Amino acid sequence: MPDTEQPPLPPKTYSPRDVESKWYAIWERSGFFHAVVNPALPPYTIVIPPPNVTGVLHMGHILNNTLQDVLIRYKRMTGFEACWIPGMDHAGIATQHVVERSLQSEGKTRHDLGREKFIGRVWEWKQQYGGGIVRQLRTLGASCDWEREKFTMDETLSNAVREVFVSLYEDGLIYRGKYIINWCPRDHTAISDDEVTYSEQQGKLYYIRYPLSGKKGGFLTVATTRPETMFGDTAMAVHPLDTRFAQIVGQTAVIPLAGREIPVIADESVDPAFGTGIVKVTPAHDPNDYLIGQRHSLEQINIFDISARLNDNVPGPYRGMDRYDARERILLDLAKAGLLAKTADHANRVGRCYRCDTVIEPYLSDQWFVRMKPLAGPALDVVRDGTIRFYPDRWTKVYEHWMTNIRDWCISRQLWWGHRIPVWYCTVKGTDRCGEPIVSRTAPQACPRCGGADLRQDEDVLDTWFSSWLWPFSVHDWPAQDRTGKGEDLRYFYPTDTLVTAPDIIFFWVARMIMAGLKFGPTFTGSAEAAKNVPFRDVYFTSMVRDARGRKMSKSLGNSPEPLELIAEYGADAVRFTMLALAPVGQDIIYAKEKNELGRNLANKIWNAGRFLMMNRDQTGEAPRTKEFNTDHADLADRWILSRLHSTLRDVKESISLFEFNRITRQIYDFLWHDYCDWYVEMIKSRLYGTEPLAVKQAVVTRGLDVYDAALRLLHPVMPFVTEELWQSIRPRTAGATIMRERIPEPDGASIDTAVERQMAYVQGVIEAVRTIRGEMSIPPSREISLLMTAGGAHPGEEIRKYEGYMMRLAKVTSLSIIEPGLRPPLSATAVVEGEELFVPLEGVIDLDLERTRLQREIDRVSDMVKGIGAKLANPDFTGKAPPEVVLREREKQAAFEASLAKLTRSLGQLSSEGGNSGKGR
RNA sequence: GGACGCUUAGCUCAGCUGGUUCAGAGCGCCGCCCUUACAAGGCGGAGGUCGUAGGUUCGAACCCUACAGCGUCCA
Repeated sequence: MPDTEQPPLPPKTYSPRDVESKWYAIWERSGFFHAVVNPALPPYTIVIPPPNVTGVLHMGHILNNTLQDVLIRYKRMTGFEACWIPGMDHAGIATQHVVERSLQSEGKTRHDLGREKFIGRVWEWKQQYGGGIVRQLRTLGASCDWEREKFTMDETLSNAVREVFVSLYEDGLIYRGKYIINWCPRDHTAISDDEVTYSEQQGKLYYIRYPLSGKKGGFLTVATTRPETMFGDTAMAVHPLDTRFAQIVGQTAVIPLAGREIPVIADESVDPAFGTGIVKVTPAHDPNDYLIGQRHSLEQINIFDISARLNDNVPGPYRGMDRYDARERILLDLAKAGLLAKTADHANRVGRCYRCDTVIEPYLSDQWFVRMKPLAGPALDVVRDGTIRFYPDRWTKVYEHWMTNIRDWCISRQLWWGHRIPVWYCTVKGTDRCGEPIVSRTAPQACPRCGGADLRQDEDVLDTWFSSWLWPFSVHDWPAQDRTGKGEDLRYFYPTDTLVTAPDIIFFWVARMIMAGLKFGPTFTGSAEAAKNVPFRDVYFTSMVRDARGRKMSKSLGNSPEPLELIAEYGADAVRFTMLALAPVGQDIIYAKEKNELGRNLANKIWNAGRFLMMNRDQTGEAPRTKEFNTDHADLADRWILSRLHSTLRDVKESISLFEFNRITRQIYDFLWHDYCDWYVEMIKSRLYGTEPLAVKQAVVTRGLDVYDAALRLLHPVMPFVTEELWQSIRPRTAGATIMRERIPEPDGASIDTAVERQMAYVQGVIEAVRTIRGEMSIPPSREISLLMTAGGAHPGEEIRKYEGYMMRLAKVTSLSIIEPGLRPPLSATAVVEGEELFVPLEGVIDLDLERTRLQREIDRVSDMVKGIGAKLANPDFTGKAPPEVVLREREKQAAFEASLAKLTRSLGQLSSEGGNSGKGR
């Protein structure tokens, strides 16, 4: 036995910090994350949901990116060319905000700088501070192909945006018009319907009297939540069938405080039950009123400026007031004039800007829109027919509902940071000349109609999502020929396979990517087939991460742990494992930082299992390796652990394919901790520490390492760092080898042996029964006990003799004898396992009363089972209608329970006749 | 108001197609142990009439209906 020059053992406690930074640097430097067009392997591609360039890593990112990395790493290790394309989003509003704030501290606004200089500042900011998040993803261990990192404002992606805009315009799918849109008075820009978040709010309903023209003392009372818009009223409306108001239709009323006359009209959209049944109509400031206005050709009077202050279309005293100040003032003035009839509490829904939380103002303005109906149809089909599958499936319904009620997409934003709309207007001295806009992929030199060179580009930029929806193919430089120069990347890596994203952007992003893929895919796939053009095949919608009290994690609540601190404290592996373990399919995650101990403890556990193997490897050396799993001198435990390994490989494979991430962790955890560490390692100690020949010990060590090595590979996608560290340590590896480029073994059905597992279950049952006796009798491990047991049909004496070493070692008994059935050593504790009786003589060791109580409890339990099954079997309906094999099984169970019960009862009787509380030795 | 989801041990969750000792795991709790990989550990134990009320079925944590509570989305 080589006993000299043993290398120092690793420390008892695993510390992730150095290990993690070391390996990530090596992986990245070695190009292990990079994927190339590889005709020998099928591709597996994921595009990252591009985080905002302003973003910092939060718990949602941890979840989302851990899931993606698990998929990518698993596929990379199971025969795919796995490519995970990272990148960032330019986040128009958010980024502009950040830079404007920093200007503010210099006392400047963006207008002081001018457009060009401002954009320069944004780029400077991006170079300096932007994208912290991609550095943080490295800390998490994300195996992104950084060579392919993209930014939505990159030149190539901007080209894609222009190409798509122009091409949609040419197809008549983009138009410009004056419509009511959602206006953010703070950001001074339109936002799309989906960017408004609604919340219930306790407000007031104001009843206001509008004097009827020409009739002294006559009033019409309307109920409104927004009195400040009254100066924009151009009608009052009632329901056409509302008999209460039939006579007033066609009359005229006067807007209080303004004196302007407006007609009373009838429109079906009025709810007679709301308020008084009469409503005011403000076409320029309410989406419904806008539609009423369209139907009745009403004038649209805009009374707000871009900050939602009242403009010159209102009476003098109110001009320049903020909308809420104006409301107070108007109410006051109305009350003074006796025109405020009453005020009632009223809950209403308020829309807010999802970026800055300012209350949205419905606002009439010129904007660009995408016609969605023609794009939505095909995109709906591919989800309905299963070309694209959603996990969990219920999101399909949400998607269908939205897609069938889709509205046009407002894509223009009154910002400077973003892709400027590729539209020019031919002007003379700043006023329109030719009328028709010039829509062009490149900046035009002259007007194609009149030749005029005085062209002005549209001031607006495009919605950030207008670049995000192209992401799955714009990352490959489309419409150019990608980094290969031949379009090979696009053909090989597109469509992507899986999209992992949060469900709150199903409309913003997921739906629109599907539309864009179907619309523009044919230009590079060369196929009209939907399956070839969809941007992805499976969409996994992640859970939402909540705090321990079930609240959404948010910056303002301050209830979100800082991910980098978590990683520093527990290690990225632990954070990843824990996050995965907590991620049930589509359910919310209740997150508390202490839960990371689950992952940390597992890392430490396998670390120590590794130490154990290395110690023994250094003692005995390994046997020559001829196959993946050594089978020399294999016994029950060996066949069992191989069976369990392959079951686990099979289960994990299935769980991955179904995106059941929390099952993956449970399966691997149970295998490693319970099967491998608790049982297998303890069992092989008998041989390693015994008198077996060296060859046997070497085979045992080698097999132990073989199984462990495979388990490390299986765990690697979840815990990449500690598995790499251990994999490199347990055996010599060639230079440049990495676990992340190794293969996870295919599950081998032939190795899964149910007979072996049953036999092992019996051995475990015996061991556990003895341990229970010891535990419940409080017999310390130092106290020697012996075991006597019967042997019979299912488990004959020779079988027990074969495994008695395991039983003795793991149950800590010093002698094991097989006895004749019916014999019973006096003063013993008893248990029955699979029909065999176990006796642990307790004379001088234990409290017999305690054993009687214990036995009685067991008898009660078993006799409850007997009664339960007895009732079942006595029921002719059951025996008549249940499948015969079920009935048979119940009968067998019954017989077994009855036998156990008889043995236990007899033991109890004998124990009682053996007298009082003799043996208690304390 | 509509749609969807959830409700199982003190806490966080498994429990797939109704029947195998189906009522489980981790944490927490209690007891015994620093046994030569691991106290971030080992062994054992206590703890739940599976939200409520009905129904289907020989049989329900599982299927159906209603209700309650919580949550998300939509109007």
